[in-house]
Amino acid sequence: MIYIIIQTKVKKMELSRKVSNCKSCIYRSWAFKNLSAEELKIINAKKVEKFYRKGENISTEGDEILSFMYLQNGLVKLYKTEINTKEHILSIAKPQDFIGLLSIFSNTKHIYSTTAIEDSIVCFVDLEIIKKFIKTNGTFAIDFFEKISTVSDSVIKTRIDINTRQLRGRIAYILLFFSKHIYSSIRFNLPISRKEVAELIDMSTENVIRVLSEFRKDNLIQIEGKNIVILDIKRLEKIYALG
Amino acid sequence: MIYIIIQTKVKKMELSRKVSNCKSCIYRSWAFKNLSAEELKIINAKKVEKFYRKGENISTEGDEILSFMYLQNGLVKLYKTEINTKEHILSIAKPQDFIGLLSIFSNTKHIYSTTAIEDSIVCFVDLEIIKKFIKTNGTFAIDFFEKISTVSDSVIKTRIDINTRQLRGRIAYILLFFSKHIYSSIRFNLPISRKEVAELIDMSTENVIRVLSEFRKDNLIQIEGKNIVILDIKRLEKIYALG
DNA sequence: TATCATTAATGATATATATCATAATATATA
DNA sequence: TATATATTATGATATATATCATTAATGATA
Repeated sequence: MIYIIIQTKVKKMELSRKVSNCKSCIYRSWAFKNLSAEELKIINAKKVEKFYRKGENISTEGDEILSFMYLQNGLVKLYKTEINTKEHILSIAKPQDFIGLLSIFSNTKHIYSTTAIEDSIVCFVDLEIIKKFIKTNGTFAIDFFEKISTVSDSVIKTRIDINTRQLRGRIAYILLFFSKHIYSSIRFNLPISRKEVAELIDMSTENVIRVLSEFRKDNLIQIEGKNIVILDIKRLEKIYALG
Repeated sequence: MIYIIIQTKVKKMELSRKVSNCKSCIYRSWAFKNLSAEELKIINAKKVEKFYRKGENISTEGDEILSFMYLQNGLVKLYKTEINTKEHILSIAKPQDFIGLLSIFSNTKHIYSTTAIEDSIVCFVDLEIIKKFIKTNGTFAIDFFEKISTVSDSVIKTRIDINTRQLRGRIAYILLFFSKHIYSSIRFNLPISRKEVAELIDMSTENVIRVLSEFRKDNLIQIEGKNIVILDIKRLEKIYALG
């Protein structure tokens, strides 16, 4: 029992160590490409990298906003807890994505929470440093602004795409989303539970399961627990397009 | 017949002339407060102000993005035309609001359309000039970024607020929105049709009318065509809070 | 391994909401 | 002013979706 816990910690530290020199990562990354070697050094010195096991909370609504969070590896969900303890997932960040929404630049506290849905490595860059570079490095400012301004808008587009469709269209969306956008494969392991799928596309858990079964019976997909294979992507795309 | 058209044009020009010197407006406005007198002069020289009559289209999906649009006066809706010619309204801009979403900084073409829902005056500032000032004026850059980054995020928050509620909660939302946020009065003239309300809060036109009638019968509001008076704001807020 | 808790799976039922139909107003247009 | 068109209004009906109930399967924990 204790042995397992220790082993987990060791694994955590090993992973953390493995990525601790992130020069290559940040340097290549689109968001920081206009920083000088000197500026990158400052960010490197102050940045913190953390490993999160699947299911671990990264940030919580109400927390002070101190960092720009950047996903090195894994998958992270951004969600809001409703009054009735229900959760509403806004988006799923994939590697190389900035985690969160733009309002980290105008708010002082997080209004959404983030949790790892797969083992993840998150890079925390001091927000004040980024603001400082926005002020002092014009080329970085404009490029960073252009890159970062897509984040919130793509969440809006997705919300509309989902809410203008009904159940079958929404399930088609989520299958295509993981297949094309996240895993680039027609065969993948759904990283979230049916309940979380429901929270992501605004429907009841039972109906998520029901429509998935329907798609299976209809030979659109193959399901074995979390493992999903898309059998007829053309027809799935048609279902999505029709709503 | 012809007479009326000419009269309209005259009124348009008069209004346009009246506001042509916008030094006071832009100068006081929160978005441009960190620009120097010199920089403001450049913006003033290049900016274009246009008057739009209620119902007139301002920009359309697919149009090239050339300007940062800023609402001087009136009300403007931001919407998307769905495949089935249905329209989906994202937000309503009020005076002093930036019209549009942040992706104007990353996209080359508009993905949403804008139309005046009340007689409006829109100020078009060349986007390249703003980008130039972001590059060259650090204080402006950071402040502008902080201010502007709220726009898209507040649309997201509103979308969630609406979609997690059912019909009565949504109608309560829209009544409180116009009363508190737009007109600061419990008595106001609804600037949009019931159909547009439906497009804004994701429900059918018939049900918008039905729930409004229900609220009237329940002595929550008073309706005479577009004219609405909120009689019991406390109870309306409770309906909104409960969903 | 046994026990418990969570997740997945379906069927039956209830409910919310959309759609259809029709009429009365109001608004725009000739 | 008359006529057409769009908006508002309400009832009846259909439909989509959620909720409730139950069981099976899976995973976690002792």
